[in-house]
Amino acid sequence: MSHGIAIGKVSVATGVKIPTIRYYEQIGLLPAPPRTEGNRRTYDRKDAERLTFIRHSRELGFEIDQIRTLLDLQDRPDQSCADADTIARARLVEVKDKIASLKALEAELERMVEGCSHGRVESCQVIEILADHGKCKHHQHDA
Amino acid sequence: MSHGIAIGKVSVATGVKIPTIRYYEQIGLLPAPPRTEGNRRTYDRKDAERLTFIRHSRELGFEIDQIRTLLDLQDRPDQSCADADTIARARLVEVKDKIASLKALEAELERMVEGCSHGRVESCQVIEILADHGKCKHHQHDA
DNA sequence: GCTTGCTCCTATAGTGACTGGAGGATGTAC
DNA sequence: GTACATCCTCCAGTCACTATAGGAGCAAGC
Repeated sequence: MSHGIAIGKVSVATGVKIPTIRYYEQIGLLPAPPRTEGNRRTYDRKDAERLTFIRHSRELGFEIDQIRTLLDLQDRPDQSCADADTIARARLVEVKDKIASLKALEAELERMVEGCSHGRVESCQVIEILADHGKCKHHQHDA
Repeated sequence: MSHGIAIGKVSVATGVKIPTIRYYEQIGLLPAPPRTEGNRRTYDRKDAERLTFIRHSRELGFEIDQIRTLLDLQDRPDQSCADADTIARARLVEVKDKIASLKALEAELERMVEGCSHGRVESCQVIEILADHGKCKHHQHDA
């Protein structure tokens, strides 16, 4: 096999861990590559690119199923990119929501630690705010 | 049974789903309550308060093990609240980091959807940015 | 040729924090 | 008395991996 890339090399090149690469193959996100005589996976440059695409998508918080759709789109360049646009926009909304939610948490946590007088638990704002939901304005959070 | 609260009532009162309440009992976060003759769990006001504490802590993103520590502290009001303070501060740092990370994602997603010309996938910024990691400045993310 | 040590293989189980379903018992309202 | 809501236990599933066990392949040095 002159120029097949071993899984370890692909892993380093793409930043995707070896078990994760095998996992992606298992769930059909990455095609099963040919094997050497010794039964080892041999990848090519296209596989590495696909993995980079996947990793980057995961970093952006897209779910595996969404990535499946995005990869399908990438494979058919003549199609409309409306689906990709929809997925990205939906993710953007999610991210904005999450930021807003986390900012609320941040404010409440700040109130907690600022209120801590470093004394006994008895008079601790941290414990007290956690115990009494009425003392805060925070209402919902999802991760 | 005059004043035991049924699991369904506690669930509604605290906003914690019934299977989740049973799960918390199973992992030892909530003490196993007494049962009626018909083998049904009966809770009291203190249990409901404990569940509210847990729910609020989860909403703030604390992990179960941290909540265990926080509950232990609550049970011993004469102790120093330094541990609670440490946990809350650590969570605050996490939240701040996450906000920063999500803002980077937000920027990149915005660049993606703004660059989308609503044409073919061929020329779609969304797909292109995902494929080519060099086209973005984003580097790490954890959820 | 042989050993050392790295890389790779499969298969299975574990993670966190739940959630869902099956199949059955109990409690309540009409 | 019967319909229906609520509850019970146990077990499997979720997501996206991660870890472990137990072995085989391969490249380099002696």
